Amino acid sequence: MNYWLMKSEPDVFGIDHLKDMPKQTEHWDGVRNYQARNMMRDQMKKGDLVFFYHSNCKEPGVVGIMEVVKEGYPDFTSWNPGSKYYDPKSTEENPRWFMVDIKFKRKLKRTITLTELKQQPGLEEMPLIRRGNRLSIMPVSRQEWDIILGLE
DNA sequence: GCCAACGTTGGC
DNA sequence: GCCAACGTTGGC
Repeated sequence: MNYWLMKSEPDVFGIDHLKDMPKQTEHWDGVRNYQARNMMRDQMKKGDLVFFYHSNCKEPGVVGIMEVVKEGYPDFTSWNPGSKYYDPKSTEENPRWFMVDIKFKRKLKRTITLTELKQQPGLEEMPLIRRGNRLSIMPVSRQEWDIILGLE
């Protein structure tokens, strides 16, 4: 089993949105970055656990845990001209973008803030805390996962 | 709201 | 195939 971290802006789609979805499940659409796409398409497996990270907000940090419930499949918003994620270069015959389905598991008791993560030994290698890194989906090692959960 | 860092686009 | 210009991300 693998561990991951996915970023989302809480004003757009936060952990409470996910929690309130039918079956507490939603497709993770709108990712338009090739590195992140490749991870969803090729590497994320059913049962993998994922940290939900709130970005671009007052208190950026890890807020909860979710689970991959459906493995990579084409992001249909990419071929819907009415969607803000529309990409004319992506078609049903030759999809360019992929997504996974994720299910809410639980919220952390509190937000583990980016500030704390930066100060925590053992997390130095995470792309998350490197300045200027914009990757919205990233792998988390077992050790990193345990360190972060240990801060809860 | 600012702006640094980065990815993508497109002219040549 | 290079690289400048541009758009986006995301912390602060």
